[in-house]
Amino acid sequence: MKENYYQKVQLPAGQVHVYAGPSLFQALDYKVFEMANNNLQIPNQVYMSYTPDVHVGVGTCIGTTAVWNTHDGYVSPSIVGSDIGCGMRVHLTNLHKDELKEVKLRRKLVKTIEKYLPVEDHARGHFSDIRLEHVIKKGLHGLPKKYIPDGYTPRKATSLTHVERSKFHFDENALNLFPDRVWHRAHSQLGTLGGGNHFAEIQYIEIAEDNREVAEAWGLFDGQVILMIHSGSRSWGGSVSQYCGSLMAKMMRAQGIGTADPHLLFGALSEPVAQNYVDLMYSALNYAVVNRHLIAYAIREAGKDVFGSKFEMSTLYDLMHNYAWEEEHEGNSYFVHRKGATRSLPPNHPDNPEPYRLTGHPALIPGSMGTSSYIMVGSPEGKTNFHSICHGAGRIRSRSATKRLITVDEFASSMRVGTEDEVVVNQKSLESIIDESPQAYKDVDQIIESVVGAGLAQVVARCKPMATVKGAK
DNA sequence: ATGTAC
Repeated sequence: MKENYYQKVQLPAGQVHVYAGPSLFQALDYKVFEMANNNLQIPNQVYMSYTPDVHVGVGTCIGTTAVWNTHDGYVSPSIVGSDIGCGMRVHLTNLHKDELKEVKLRRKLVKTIEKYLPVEDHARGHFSDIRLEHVIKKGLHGLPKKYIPDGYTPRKATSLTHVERSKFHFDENALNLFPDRVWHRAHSQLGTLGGGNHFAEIQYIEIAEDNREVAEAWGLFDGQVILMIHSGSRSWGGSVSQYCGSLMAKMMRAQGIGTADPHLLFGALSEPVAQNYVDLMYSALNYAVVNRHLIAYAIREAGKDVFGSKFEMSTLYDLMHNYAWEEEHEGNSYFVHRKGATRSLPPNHPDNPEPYRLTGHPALIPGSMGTSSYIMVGSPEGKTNFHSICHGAGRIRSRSATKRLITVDEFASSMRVGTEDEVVVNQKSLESIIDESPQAYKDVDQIIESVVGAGLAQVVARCKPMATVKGAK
């Protein structure tokens, strides 16, 4: 059974481990293997794999897990990608889907969310009282107390404990690299959603019977309304990539190293330039988790406006799919890159945050617009892939090809526009976000089937979209 | 993904 969902592909520069069912594997573009062959030329690499949502990116495919030993490791800003710390967050509400049955009410909710959450291009966030320097250095711990509505007491501190990591330590001298305008822009963007595939979505839950016990331990119930957020480190992460990328390209030229792809940047962790990148990448991870936290904060305010003070929203989990960091696996220290890949730890794994030690933590996997998203949990067998699973559906069409090939009517019918099940979208014109239509993506159900079939993780709940908030240019 | 220049 298992071998149908896993292929070891031998390339001139090394092996790439591909987790995908037969039809997804067959459909892969040969370019993903060209890209793997370039990535495998980075020295000392010990493991590289693709999840079934893999597709071509800049320098590296989205859907890559790439691993080095820490002691002779390399870091690649191209593998991490430019949206450093991009990831997912889910909040549970105390609403049942029947309370949002009326399309009119979903429209009102979306309108109210837009009051608190800026979605226009270049819009400023509503958090100018927050010191950027504090959150850059201390992550969630750098926020004023009023933005941690769950409080700091151990039992209730879900905003700080139900996250992959609430704070990243790094050498703060690295921050001197940036001019004032980088700081100003990042400050004004705190608590904004961004564009592209980023979204905030109101969904409802269907629990998977096989994992009902886990679902209930996490506080899920059938028909529960939840909030799913997908966003990243905005321009701060972009600046880190750009500044550090150009320094690393310069170092590579000086050292005479590289591959066939000039976009593929990397350096030995022992180099000061690489260490500087790691420090600043961590600053962007701090920014990203705070940004998602503030987006949730804004939406909680909107929820209280629409449903009254009885409205409650607790943090299920926040985790990332674009980053690199140190991890221990079976007593050895590794430097693990995940680019469009999600960590999914099994029950009893010591790296689970305390509230999820016994069950494994929730792994949050978004679908494309109008389709299901998933809440997963890792399986012990996932260790063969360093506990990485997919990060979403994965693109099959470029933005330009989607605009050319897909009509607004096709998009609208995928969103069930005009029916009582309509997924209400904030953007008046679907045309402005057609490059995000489900027709641009692989079928997420098939991706999840591959991940489950390969034994990497299990489904805890399927999440059906009810209303989506998107940014657009 | 993002900001910016064309």
